[in-house]
This record gives sequence, C-alpha cells and structure tokens, in this order.
Amino acid sequence: MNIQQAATASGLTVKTVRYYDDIGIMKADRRANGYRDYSAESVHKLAFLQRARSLGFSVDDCRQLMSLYDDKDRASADVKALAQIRIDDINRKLAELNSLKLTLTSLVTACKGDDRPDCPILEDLAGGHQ
Amino acid sequence: MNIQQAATASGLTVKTVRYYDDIGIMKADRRANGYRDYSAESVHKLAFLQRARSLGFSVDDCRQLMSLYDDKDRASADVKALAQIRIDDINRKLAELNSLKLTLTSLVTACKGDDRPDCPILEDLAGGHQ
DNA sequence: ATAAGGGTTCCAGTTACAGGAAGGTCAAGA
DNA sequence: TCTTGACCTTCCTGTAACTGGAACCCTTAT
Repeated sequence: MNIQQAATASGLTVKTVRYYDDIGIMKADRRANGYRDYSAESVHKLAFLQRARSLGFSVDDCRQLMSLYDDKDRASADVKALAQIRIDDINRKLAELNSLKLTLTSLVTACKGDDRPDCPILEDLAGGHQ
Repeated sequence: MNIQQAATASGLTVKTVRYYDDIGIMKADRRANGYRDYSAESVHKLAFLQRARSLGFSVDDCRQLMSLYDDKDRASADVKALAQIRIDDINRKLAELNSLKLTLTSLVTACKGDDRPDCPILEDLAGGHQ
C-alpha cells in the first residue's frame, strides 16, 4: 500500500506518516523503487498512533504505548499508569484554564467596552493584581 | 537597571527579557558599554507582558495589547474584544479537555491494571472506536 | 594580576509536524 | 514512443516561545 492510501486509511496526513517513519516510531517497508510500503498491520499501527495522539499522548508516550502494545506479556498496569498520568495532566490544565477564564471573565465584565479609554483590563494587566 | 534586576522585578527570566528585546516587543536602552538598561517604566511594561502572557495571551496578542496600552486614545472595546477572543479559546480548550478526560477515565476504569496482558485501553487505541 | 560574577552575541534544541523545492517513478493516452 | 499528470522521494526551512550553552567582554574587589 502506498503512503497516500496508508495515510488516508489511518486518518493521518502523508507528512505525518513520513515523519513517523523518520523518527522511527513506525518504520515503513520499502519497495525496490524506494517507495514506502504499508501492510494492513502497519496501517493498523498508524491508526493506533492517530488515536493515541488525538487523546493527547505525546509521541514519546506513543513510543511506550506501542511497545506495550507489541509486547504480548505486558502488564495492563503499565498502560493504566500511563493513562493515569495523562488524566492528571488534563486535570492540571483544566484547573489552570478555569482560573484563567475566571480572571478574564471578571475583567471583561468590568470593562464597559465603549469608545472611552478607561479600560479595567489594561489596568489589571498593568499591575492591579500585584 | 541591569537586565537581571529588571527580570527579577518583572517576574521574568533574563533569557525571556533578552528575547523580548530581540523580537522587538520590549526594546531596551543601551549603556555606553553595550549593557541593556531598564527604566522603571520599562520594568513596568515587562511586568505587563508577564501578566498578559500568564493569562494566555500570545506574544502577538501582547504586541497589540502593548500598543493599545500605549495609545491613550484607544477604545476599551478593542481590548475587550481581544479578551473575549481569549475566553472563547479557553472555552474551546475546556470542552476538548473534558471530552478527553471522559474517554480516558472510562478506559482507566475499565482496565484492571494487574499483571495480566488484557488491557481495554490498548484495545480501544487499536481500533475499538472506529 | 586575577578571580568572581555580571554582561554580550550567536547557535542549537525543544514539539510535532507543514510547506515547498528539486527531482525520480509510474501508468495511461496520443 | 513520448508526454503528461499524479504519485513518490529527500532535504531544507519555518512554526511558538523560549532554554541551554559556548565563547567572549566588562566591572569590581581582593
């Protein structure tokens, strides 16, 4: 299977598939003419990568997930631990974003948003909360 | 004031302050010996940048905020609009992260996390949701 | 004179690709 | 057979916002 078809089938871009080959996370076979060649199993692994990336795992995380996936003797606890770390990340980001949102929302509420130059947002940015 | 002191006073790192000088968002004065020199007002602007960045404004947003800040005839509506865009961004990210969290949490819950190789997380990544 | 602790510039590395140039390959039609 | 167009290849650059480090200059104190 050509790279284009592999990309389409796995939900990735051609650029990304080539990149995954370059960094060695998903090596492609080569035909005599140098073209990359993807088997059904390779496409499956690419789709695995696509899904893992879309769930916010880093490419490095994916490297680990892939080796766990390939290891038929793995312990599911190892995978669970990786996923839990991701959840913790997400929780941290959620907390941070919620706090940002609160601050910005209160600023926007305080700002009249008219033609005059008084602006509580700029005042706050300039040091109101030091 | 030396760069070190300016950095400390504004809550930035020396590297960052130098970077802001390089990209022109906050140009420093220079002494005869070539050292950067920061006035109280410069430090104030650096602190403004620090606060805006910590609220999730991009450096490019900050460029606009700075010019609005410097412009005494600005309309506060302009600033309000920028802040609103940021809030919308944040809402989008919150929704995305919440959805990720739901998925990961249900996977982690389904995974026994023991020594055996059966792992719903890997199964899902491998195509459970196609 | 020298050593410590500033400062300077410039270059590489980070993440996960995207864009684009230059050129090789393949299948089909005139 | 030649050409055309759609593929494919590698390689280089750029992205955002810095960080780390090398090589070197300046200042101050001992």
